Amino acid sequence: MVVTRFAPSPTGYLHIGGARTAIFNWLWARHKGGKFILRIEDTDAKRSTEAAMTQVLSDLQWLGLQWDEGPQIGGPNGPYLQSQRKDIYDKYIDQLIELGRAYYCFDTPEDIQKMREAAAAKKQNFLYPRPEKFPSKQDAENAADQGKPVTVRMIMPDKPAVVEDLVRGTVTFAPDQLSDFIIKKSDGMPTYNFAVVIDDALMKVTHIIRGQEHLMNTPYQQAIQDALELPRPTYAHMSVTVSDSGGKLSKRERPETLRKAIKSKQDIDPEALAESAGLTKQQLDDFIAGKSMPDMPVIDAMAEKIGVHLPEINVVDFFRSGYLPEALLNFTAILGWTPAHGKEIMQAEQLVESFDLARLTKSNSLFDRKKLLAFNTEHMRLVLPEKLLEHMKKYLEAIDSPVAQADDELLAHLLEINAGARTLADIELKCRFLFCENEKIQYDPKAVKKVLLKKDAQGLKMLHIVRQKLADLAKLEESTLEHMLRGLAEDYQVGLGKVAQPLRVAMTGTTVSPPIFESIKLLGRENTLARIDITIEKFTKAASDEN
RNA sequence: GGCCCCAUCGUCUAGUCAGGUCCAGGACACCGGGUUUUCAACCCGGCAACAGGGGUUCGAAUCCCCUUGGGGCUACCA
Repeated sequence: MVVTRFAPSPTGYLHIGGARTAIFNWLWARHKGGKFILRIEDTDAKRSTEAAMTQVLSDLQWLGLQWDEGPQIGGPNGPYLQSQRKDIYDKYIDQLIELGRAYYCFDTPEDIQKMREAAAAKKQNFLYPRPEKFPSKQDAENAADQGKPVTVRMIMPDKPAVVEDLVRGTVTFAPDQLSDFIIKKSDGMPTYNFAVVIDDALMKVTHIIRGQEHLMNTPYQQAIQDALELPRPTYAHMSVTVSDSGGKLSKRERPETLRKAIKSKQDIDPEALAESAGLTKQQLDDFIAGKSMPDMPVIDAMAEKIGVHLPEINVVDFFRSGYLPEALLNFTAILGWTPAHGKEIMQAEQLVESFDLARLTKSNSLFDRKKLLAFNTEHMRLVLPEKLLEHMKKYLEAIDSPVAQADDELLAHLLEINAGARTLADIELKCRFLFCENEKIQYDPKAVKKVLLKKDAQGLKMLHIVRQKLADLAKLEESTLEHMLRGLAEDYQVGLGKVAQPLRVAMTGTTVSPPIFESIKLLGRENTLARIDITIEKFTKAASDEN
């Protein structure tokens, strides 16, 4: 049976690169009818947090990547948090020492640093000087008593290491490139390279699909497998997803974009900005100077305050920008993989069905958010209405939108009349006007000028006429509204736009809304008339000034 | 610096392993046009690539070498 795993370290949000790794592993397991395991690599106590782990789990679930074994659901090979598996690792480390394949070391980080620098000065690769005679267990205990750091190093065999990789082919590493490496840290925890090997073996993982950045780790991991006579899984090192700003996608991109935006905008009140994000002025200054890095919610708050769009990096970022998980799943899966049939738009079942590890791309790829948008537009159409409603409700709640007041029936209707929208955010934005108090409409100056005031305030005049007709209309139905407005346009020998746009601005403050007849009906006669009156009153004087 | 990986339109890619069917196909973006009550969607059309140089071969995007470019790794992080 095929067994794959995704093994994130819970040091932050799940970002799109990690998600891609998870997706490929999940796809392969599902394609083969195998098992997908989730394991949390939290051996770095300094950086791992429980909150981050919870976030990662919910991000995976949002994407629809359900695991068969792992946190929350357990399984026969647990525990699934590495921090809870220390005894297991210790057993194997002791075994390696007994076998003479690993040995104790007592160097301080400073000692190592010096050796490294010396090697660099001689332009040599750093190889840890393996001692002639290995320290005994007694030596290790004595050293510990004296307060020396005790670590354990794995011996690297003195022969070329060969990695057979599904994506890269056969890759060979010369022995003088491979140094004895630490498998047990002085805090007693295993290093990543050690823990993965043990866990993958114990959890019977058959296929390791991970980023190319792990290719160099493989010879080390294979050395442990060989020494312990563990089976070698099949490796597939995928290409890396890079950012359009160059280099691999990084969490730093968001704060950096924000920093640049703050610097480039003149009209920002630093005091107000700091306050809106709950920072002191000093903290804000430090951030701008690049000296400190606030938490993500703080970054988000500031971005919203000054109105800049930060590039989405984390899975939650995409959620909060109104993307569908189906679209993100599809698009991410297609980054570095193309199905044999060549069709790009696929839903989960089709992805699973056509996924093939042998068709992974070798070269790195750039995450193109524009193409994601196109995929999202497509999936907005593809997703079942009930599913879309579910996504919308979740989204509205997450961004704390006034549109969340709508009941299911209304919301479903709003979704329907906005077919063709690119994101949930687009729909939310377009429908906000329905949930706004009449007096609190924000008028976009450009819209007002263009639609109402220009050409001798024709728009405003039309509004008077429309108001009268609307008030006289017996019943607000789409058909009667359409008849009325089209008739009006005909009477005055103008296009429908000349009638509809002023109305739209009066109702929404902008030139954008759902289809106009629907919009009027939804807003209702009373509110529509009220907004027309407010608009007329507000801009009549402006119109006379203008002309 | 050392080691490793990669190289087709602006971007993601098909084609490369089994050389001819490829003056290179698709998608996104972009540009032009159409439809239209706004935005979006939709329809039609267009632009656009085998990084460079050597080989091998009757024939190379495909095989080999070099150059250049990009990326990754070089931790008591994962």
